[in-house]
Order: sequence, then structure tokens, then C-alpha cells
Amino acid sequence: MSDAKENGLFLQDTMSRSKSKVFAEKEDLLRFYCCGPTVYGAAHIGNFRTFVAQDLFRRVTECNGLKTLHVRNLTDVDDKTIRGSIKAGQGLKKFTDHWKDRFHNDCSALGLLKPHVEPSAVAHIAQQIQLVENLLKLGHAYTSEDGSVYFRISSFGEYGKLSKLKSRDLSTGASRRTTVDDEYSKESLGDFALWKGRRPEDGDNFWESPWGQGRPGWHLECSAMCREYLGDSFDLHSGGEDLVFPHHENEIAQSICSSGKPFARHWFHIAHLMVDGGKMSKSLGNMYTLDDLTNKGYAPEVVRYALLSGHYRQPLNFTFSSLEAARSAIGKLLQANNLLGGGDSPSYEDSLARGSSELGPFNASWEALLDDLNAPKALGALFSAIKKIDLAGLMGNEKDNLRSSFWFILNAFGICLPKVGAIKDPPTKIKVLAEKRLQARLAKNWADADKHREKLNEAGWLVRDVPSGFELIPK
RNA sequence: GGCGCGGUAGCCAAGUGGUAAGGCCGAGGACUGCAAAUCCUUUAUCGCGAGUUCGAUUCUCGCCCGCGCCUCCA
Repeated sequence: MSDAKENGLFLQDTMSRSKSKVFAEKEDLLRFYCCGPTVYGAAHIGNFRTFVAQDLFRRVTECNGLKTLHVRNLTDVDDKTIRGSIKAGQGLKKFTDHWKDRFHNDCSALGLLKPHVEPSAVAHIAQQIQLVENLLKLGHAYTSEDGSVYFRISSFGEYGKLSKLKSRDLSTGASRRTTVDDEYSKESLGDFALWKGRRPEDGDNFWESPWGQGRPGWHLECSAMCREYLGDSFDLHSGGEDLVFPHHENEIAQSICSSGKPFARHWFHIAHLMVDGGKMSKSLGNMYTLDDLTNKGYAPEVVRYALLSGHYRQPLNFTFSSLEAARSAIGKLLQANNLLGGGDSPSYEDSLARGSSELGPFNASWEALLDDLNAPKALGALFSAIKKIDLAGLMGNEKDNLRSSFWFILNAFGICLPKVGAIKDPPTKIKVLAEKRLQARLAKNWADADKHREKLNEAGWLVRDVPSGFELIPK
């Protein structure tokens, strides 16, 4: 595939199971939707793997010259948020607002670009009701005695196309997860709730609708908000791979049956993050939040790098040694930056303005990103480029060109380097320790000097000897 | 049972029909305080068997192992 010559980003499409060029159907504005988090607790790093991959997608798209309209929702009403708020003795809004804030802080720490629109389910009840009414009117949905409304999957011939699940043998219940519950109210086991009739356990979390009090089903919000902000048809839809079925399959069914028009043109799914070779789960105690990792001394930039170090279509095995590796790798990039002149780094906007032309030795890295966001290959090419360049022997303007190319790649990745020399005051305790060490060194008391250095290390600071004394670098 | 993915050096992870990027760790060297930081060098025949081929890690088939989804889930 002559990807690079075509000058576009080629990305795997889940629907066709093949790579195709990402393009904007309208006005050079790429309109895309990402399924966001359910705000009932702190997002874990598995969630963030998906959001980081989507961020990489957006950066590469924009660096390649396309403007974007990025919509990512917040699910603030569902079983978990309702249960959580009741348990916490808070109103749903207060409860979810708290976790929304937390999510935003984490996103910012990880260097994620803010979506242009971040709609929440609760703020779009009317649009969801309208969608249900339309589906009822067109005969794709039916009401049940308990005030719920279900989508009839048999009325959508293409149901199962995305996940390649055809006739689902539900009678065997092979997964043994099919429960009887309220299934009697559905015509078919595969039908799913568009609207859930009010139940006692929902507390006061219900809304009025033409079918009585209740709340929207989970799949409905995305369909409604896609339509609200991107229209019936748009360029790309993304989420974690577990959403392929049933969530995205159901969104497709709802949206297409309601509008009669195509839905998303391109489907972008991100594989899961594994921890120590297995699935993350609370019971195994291997489910980490960003805070868990920063508390262990790993900067968010390091976490981001680690999350980018595997290809998005491959499960990524997350371990603490992968964080150590990420930290060291960033240190290496920092050295390269220093050799290229250091100083203020070009911003993301600077890199957008620069564009992707004449990247010199860094071109291979850029091309790897354009070929299905091959981040590991791109990182490999980045380090190879650094190694090849005779940084010390460069003339001034050559250095400037290389520097802007280097930063074009880093900004496309969203990789941040710690700012050596511009570090805000380290804690006094740390400075005192470093000063003690310097005095010990000057007195040639190596044993004490090393003892102090070790203490600094344990506190998360690297001390480096320079002619003027020392530099402190957070690890 | 259905659908799908993967098995590459101590760890992580790309890749190609012609004998394998990169990062981490380890080792050796330079520098140094026989230190740290930094720099240089260095570490694999690609799960098993068969087939196709002049030649396969890369294609085909079979097997073994691991993983994900099959209506909570990024």
C-alpha cells in the first residue's frame, strides 16, 4: 500500500476488517465520536489506553493537515452511576460531577487534547426520547408492560455485521450468562432496552416520557449524541474493543433504523490493556488508576509513554518494568533534545503550523504513524534517527531543522519531556539533601555523598553533577 | 459451542519470501570519585510438525499453548 505517497492516515476499519484511508467527507473537517467513560469512579489505566490511542489518532490526523471535530461523551446515568450515588448518599449529579472532575484532571495530566464537545447523557434525555419515539413510529421498537421500550433486532437485517455475530444461539446460553430476569417482557432474547421503566432501586433517578417514568438505556445515549453533534452520518466512531458487541452493534441498529441513512463510515477499536499477562480485575488487585501510579513515583508522562508503546490493535501487557523502561526511554529523548539545543520546546500548535514536510531522518517515524498508527514502529524509527544523527557535529541551522522535525514527532505522539533546568523549586528537604551531598563531595567524603544520593533516589529525585554544582531531576 | 487475536532475545515490542527495528535490563569500554549522569560497543534464527518455494520467522495445512468477546466492561 502506498500510504505515504497518498499522504493520508491509513487505519484499520473494524467493519471491513481492512485498512482504509481516513478522510473527511465534508469541508476538510474530520467529524468523529469516541465512547467516553462511565463516571462512577476513577478511570483505570485500561480506560486510558483507549483514550490515549484516540488522542494519538486525533494528533496524527491534525498534524497531517485535517481539522477535527472530536466528540466524546460522559455516561452519567446507568446502573453503576445510580447505584454508586445511592450508596454514597449523594444526588446523581453531585456524585457524577465529582468523577467527571477527576476524569478531566487525569486526562489533562496525561496530555490528552480536550474533545471539542463533551456531552453527557443526562443533558440529552429529550434527544433520546425523540429517538425512541421515532423508532416506535417506524415499527423498530415496542413497549412492554413494565414501561420499558425495546429495540427489535429482527427488524434490522444488518444486525451483527460489525461484530460478525450472526445467528446467536442464545438458547444454549454457552456463556452461561443469560439470565431469566425480565426477559419474558422481550419478544426475543437479543432485543435490547432503549428505555427502562422506572424501578424502585433507581431511587429518584427517573424522567418522564411518553411511556411513563424511567430512564434511557445505555446504548441510546451515544446514538442520540452522535446525531446531535455530528449528524446522521459522520466520519469515524471509536471505542475499546469490548464495545464492538453489543454496544456499537446496537448503536448502529438504532441510528440507521431511525434515520434511514448510513451511520459512522469508519470504526476504530482499541485492544485491551493487560496487566501481568492477564485481564485487569478488582479481585486480582491489578486495576490501577493514574493516581495509584503517580503515588508510586511514576509521572503521568511516563504512563502515557508506556500506554503508547504497543500497537493499538494488540493487547498491551502493562507491568512496572514497562514503566521503568518508559521512564528511561524518555530520559534518552531528553538527552537528544538537549543536544539539539534544548530551550523552550515547540508547542503542539507550532508543530501543526510546521506541517509534516521535510522531516529528514524523522520521516520514517512519521510514516509509521500514518500506517495504522504504528506507534511502536514509529518509536523505533525515532530512536534510530536519533542514533544516526551526529548531533555534536551539526551546524546551527541544521540543528534547528532537526529540532523542529524531532518535536513534530514528539507532538504528534503527545510525548512530554521533563524540563530540565526549568524545574520548579524542588522541596526544601530535597534541596537540603542535595546541598549536603555537594558539601560531602567537596570534602571528598564519597561514602556520605553516595548515601545522600541514595536517599534522593528513594525520594524520587535524580541528582546530576554539573560544573556549577548539581541538578535535580524528578524521576 | 460461535466469532476473533496472538505465540519473535531476561522483559516489553516492531517487521520482512532471501538469514530479524527499537526500548528496558545485563555485560564490556570511555569518562569519573575504582560514584552517579552521559556516551560507545554488545546479547535472538522468530511455539511444534508438515507442505509450497531455489530459499519461510514471513505463505498453506495440522497440532500445542495463551488471550479477548458472545448482552456489566475502554
